[in-house]
Amino acid sequence: MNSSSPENKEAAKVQAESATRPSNFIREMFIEDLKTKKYGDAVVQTRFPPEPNGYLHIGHAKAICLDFGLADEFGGKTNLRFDDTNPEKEEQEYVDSIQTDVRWLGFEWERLCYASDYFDQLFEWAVQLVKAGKAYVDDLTADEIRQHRGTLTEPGKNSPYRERSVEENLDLFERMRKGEFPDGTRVLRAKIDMASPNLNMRDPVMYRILHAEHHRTGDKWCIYPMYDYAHGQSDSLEKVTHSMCTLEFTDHQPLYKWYIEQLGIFPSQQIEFDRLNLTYTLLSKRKLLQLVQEKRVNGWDDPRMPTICGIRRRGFTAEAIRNFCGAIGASRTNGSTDIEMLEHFQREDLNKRVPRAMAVLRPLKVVIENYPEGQEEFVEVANNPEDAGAGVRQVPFSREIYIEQDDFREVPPPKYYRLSPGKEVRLRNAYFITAKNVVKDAAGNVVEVHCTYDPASRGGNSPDGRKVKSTIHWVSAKHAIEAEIRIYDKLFTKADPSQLEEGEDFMSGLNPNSLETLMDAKLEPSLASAKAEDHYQFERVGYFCADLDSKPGKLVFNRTLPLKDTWAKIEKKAGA
RNA sequence: UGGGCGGUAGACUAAUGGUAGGUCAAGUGCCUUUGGAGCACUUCGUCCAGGUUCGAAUCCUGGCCGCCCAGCCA
Repeated sequence: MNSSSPENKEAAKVQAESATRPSNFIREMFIEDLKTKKYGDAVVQTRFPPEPNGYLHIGHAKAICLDFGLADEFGGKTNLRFDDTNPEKEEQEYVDSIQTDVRWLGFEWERLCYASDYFDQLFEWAVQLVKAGKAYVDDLTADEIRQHRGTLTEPGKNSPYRERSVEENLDLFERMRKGEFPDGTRVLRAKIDMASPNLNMRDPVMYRILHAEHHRTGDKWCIYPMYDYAHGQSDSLEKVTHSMCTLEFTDHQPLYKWYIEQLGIFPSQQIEFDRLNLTYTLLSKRKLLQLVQEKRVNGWDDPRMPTICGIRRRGFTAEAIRNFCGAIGASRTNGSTDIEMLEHFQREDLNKRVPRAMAVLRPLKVVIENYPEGQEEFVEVANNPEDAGAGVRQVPFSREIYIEQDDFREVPPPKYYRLSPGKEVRLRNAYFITAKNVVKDAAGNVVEVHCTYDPASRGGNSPDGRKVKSTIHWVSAKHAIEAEIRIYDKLFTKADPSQLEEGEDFMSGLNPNSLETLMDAKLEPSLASAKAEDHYQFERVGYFCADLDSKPGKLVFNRTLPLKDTWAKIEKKAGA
């Protein structure tokens, strides 16, 4: 057999990947369960179970990669299931956005499910538990139930309604369903143990009365199951073998099991892993909603938001997010991942895929005195030096160009290699130029730099072998197109925005400079055809993405991330 | 304070009683027509105290520290 056959190459690649990919305790569990045939010959089945009460964020991406990724790895299937048991908070807008985001991340579900699909079955099972003496209708108010629940250190007390007859419970529960009682007047409770040290086992509420319109079942129901009563059974109905959720549900696992055991149904198992925390980022749906409602950001898809739609608009890619999620793994420790880790995977992805272009964000005019007036020419530029297949393009050059204000210093600091009076630099892919003198405005600001060029250095090399210390980017003034550039920075100034001083609001941690809009940018003409969501690297500056607002003739680019900036480090060190 | 779950370099994560390894960050050098990218190298770690063992990050005991739970939210 030919060892370099495509099949073998592929196999070797898979092997290499699995050898380098760190394992995690969940993957180990899958391997073990498959080996011991815990579920017989049944295939691995997982689910991603969002509540449609908000937009998905990068934390959900981790769960999605685990749910879909692991199932995929073991030849299994994943359902997308909306956990829609609370009609007061859930909306169709969210179910739509969630589907868009999951698909954008690159995953396709086996079945689209809703907990509300199971409302009839869930009700039937509740009746079954009532008949078995395992559930009862309680007339206590919410407040009284809380008081009876006890505390962390003291056991609870039984409700006076706990010992109602099966007949009375059945009658009352049926009348709850029919809508005979107002909201909050009665609940159905599981009869477990009011003295349990696990508060979730102190006769948890199964159903509450809610005369609310449900986004899918309309007004069919006025009683709705609680999360605990719905989730495990939904898993069970879908034959979910591995039900991953975050750590805060660990205490719910006994209850998850209790319902399944009482009902004698398919024994799905819950596995908890740590939620993602990212530095300088808030991943609380409630707080994200607040940012949107109080208009501290421009909607859920504001490029500063950690939502999937936000970071997509910012210019992040699904590939990078998946790589990031793979790299951070999953465990049971709560920590906080450096945002640099995410940024690293994003730069890595964009660097190899994305075309380069020249754009001057803060322009400074340069006049090349010895370049003939009225002359124009095109220079050839590689679209992506990392990818020879990306081809080349022609970029216009002329006597007057723009360079970045940062790329000229009248008095250069130590180790500054760019343009300054008397110094020679390379204009990328064009010519060597030497700064001769400057033109200043009344306030003394340099508004123009006059240079000479070396005609023999066309393309960027001098035949005499002369070296220059740096290469700067440029845009021909005559051919430049204009664009709005939105420079995004971290939304919060604090590494942990949820860590607050006494009486402090998380809003106080907002970065006042998280968005800077530049209206004066000069771009090379090839960028005129950029369409929304097109990615570029503006050479020496950063990765940019045409915004959803961008239109031909009125271009808008978002800065996804700046390039790593060694000079900024040198400067910072010198200043410090 | 009752219960649950955890503690491996600055961050994340492996090592499943047998060489503490990887990624990010940080630093140094090389290279460079992006001060980008790449390459090489370096710094830095098993919460503490006992115990079991030829051998402990791993098992046991006791501490310490962190997170979660008292919604008719999920």
